[in-house]
Amino acid sequence: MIISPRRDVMLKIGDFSKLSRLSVKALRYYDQIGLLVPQQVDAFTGYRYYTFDQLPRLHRLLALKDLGLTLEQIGQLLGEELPSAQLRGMLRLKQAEIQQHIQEEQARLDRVEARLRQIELEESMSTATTPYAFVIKKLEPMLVASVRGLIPSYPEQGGLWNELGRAMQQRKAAESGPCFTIYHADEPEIDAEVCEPVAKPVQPLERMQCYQLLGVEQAACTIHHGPFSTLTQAYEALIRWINESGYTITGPCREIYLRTPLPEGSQTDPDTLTEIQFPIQKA
Amino acid sequence: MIISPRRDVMLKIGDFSKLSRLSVKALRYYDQIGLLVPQQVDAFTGYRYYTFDQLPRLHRLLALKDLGLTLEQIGQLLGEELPSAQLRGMLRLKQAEIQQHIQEEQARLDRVEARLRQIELEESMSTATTPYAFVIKKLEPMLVASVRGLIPSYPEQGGLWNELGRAMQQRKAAESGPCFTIYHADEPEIDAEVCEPVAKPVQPLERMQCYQLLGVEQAACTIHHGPFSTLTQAYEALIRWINESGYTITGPCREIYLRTPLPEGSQTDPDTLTEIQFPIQKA
DNA sequence: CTTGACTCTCCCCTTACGGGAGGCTGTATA
DNA sequence: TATACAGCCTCCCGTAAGGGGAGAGTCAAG
Repeated sequence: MIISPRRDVMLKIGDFSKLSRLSVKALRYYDQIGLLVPQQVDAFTGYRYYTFDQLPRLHRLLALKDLGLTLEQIGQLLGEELPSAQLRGMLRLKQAEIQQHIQEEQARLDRVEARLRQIELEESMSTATTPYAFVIKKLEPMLVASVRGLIPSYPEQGGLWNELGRAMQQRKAAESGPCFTIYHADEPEIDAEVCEPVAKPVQPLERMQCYQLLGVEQAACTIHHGPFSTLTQAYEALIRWINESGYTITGPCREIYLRTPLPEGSQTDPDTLTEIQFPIQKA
Repeated sequence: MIISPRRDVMLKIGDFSKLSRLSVKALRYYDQIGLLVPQQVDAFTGYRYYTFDQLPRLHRLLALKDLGLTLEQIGQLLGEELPSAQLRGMLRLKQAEIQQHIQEEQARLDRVEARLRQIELEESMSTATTPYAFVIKKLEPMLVASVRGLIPSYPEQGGLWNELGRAMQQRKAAESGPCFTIYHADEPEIDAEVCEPVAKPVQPLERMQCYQLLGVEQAACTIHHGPFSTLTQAYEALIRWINESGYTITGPCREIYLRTPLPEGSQTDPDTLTEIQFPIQKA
């Protein structure tokens, strides 16, 4: 003996909401996008009436939602009859998606933890080191005019710049962005290449050449604010950060002169802005 | 000798975009929300002009964004001077957030993979098993009137339902939702409790009692569509799913009678809808 | 002078709903 | 039976971080 037949019982949205553990708002939304339309809608009052029959569909819907599918995908799957092949395809896709997502989040977590360690280190040393910001970015290929040569020390690249400047002048070429130096090696002597981005190719002249500088997929960058004499701090911090974040340096470093010192006091002008870029890879 | 002083160079948004690897849209958006306002805006044309001076701030911004902070949080951090304590707090928060996020995604990945295995199993067996949908939901506490007793087999609960029905009638009490049975044990004899949700307390009568049934934090549920005689399929599938998904059953199972058979042919009515609920926990 | 590349503002779009206003409807109680 | 109150309706706005595009104005070079 069954107490109540419970056949063709019309449930109002609130009852159906309690039964399904979904909010009334969500049910109305699913109605609106056609994902779960009430079995009957009163034409005068607009009241939605659901039946128990609709629970299996809603259950399938919830199960798919729980797997992370979007409502649109769920709609496609629920529309078809037994789309097991399609479902499998979507789940595989989702699987790959989630795996990649987890990887990304793990990498982000590593970065956060590295940053936390760095903060604690700074505080324990209580040195008021300038707070550097480290960014990984992609470097696009670009056309440059450059002069490469060996120099005895970092500050002594004036000769190379003079050479490049004269050659550019002679060719009537104009720079199209901030100039920079590439350090190809630093022992036994410093192998430096001073560069100017240019918009159009320039005819080579003596040691000056013009070519398409290759891009870099990932470069660790930081900006140093202060005179050249304090630039080594930035190098040290950036290299430490690269190591602690689990990367390795894979190419020559670039030093971008965003804002260069006034001619007088070129070593000590405090408003100098220099960006350092190291090509890197996940170790 | 420095070729170009590059002092007070005004960059248009496109140049600044190339320099920073951010889209023009993003830069305009950051201007709008006050996160990175161009140094100068032409009052007539509305053109935004940036300077190299703004690169460090943008760099810090990008570094923080890379750690997963929202633009609002970044705005707070960039606004303050050296907010290392605040930054540490936010990062710790973010750390916990990411960890939880990874856990959730991992759990979701497990579910997706379990589902994929299940699909392959079904296909290899090529049995057209009804595709059950499994859902984890919370069961709220509710007031019920019930009769509990030992029965020799599952179908033979009619006596308990009769007893409950008579008692409810005598107390003039009305059900307030679908009735269900709780199976407390199945050996040596089946210990079953037949229940009716009620809106208001009912005076006990003989074996009928009324009490607040405790809620369940997590229950694995599925809906069976078909006569009672095929219900064991649903049980098997649900229990297998629970095991494969890495859960354990932690309490007595409930069988909800969403749509009950017509009195005639109560064992074979194909439109019967029954939900099975097992309290579970992560194993 | 013209052309083409930039830039501007304004508006709508994205996900999966949540909050609330303002107005009916259904039912339980006095 | 009157009324209070819970429940329901539609409509509108908001989310985070921009993307896409329309229509119009601007800049620099040939």
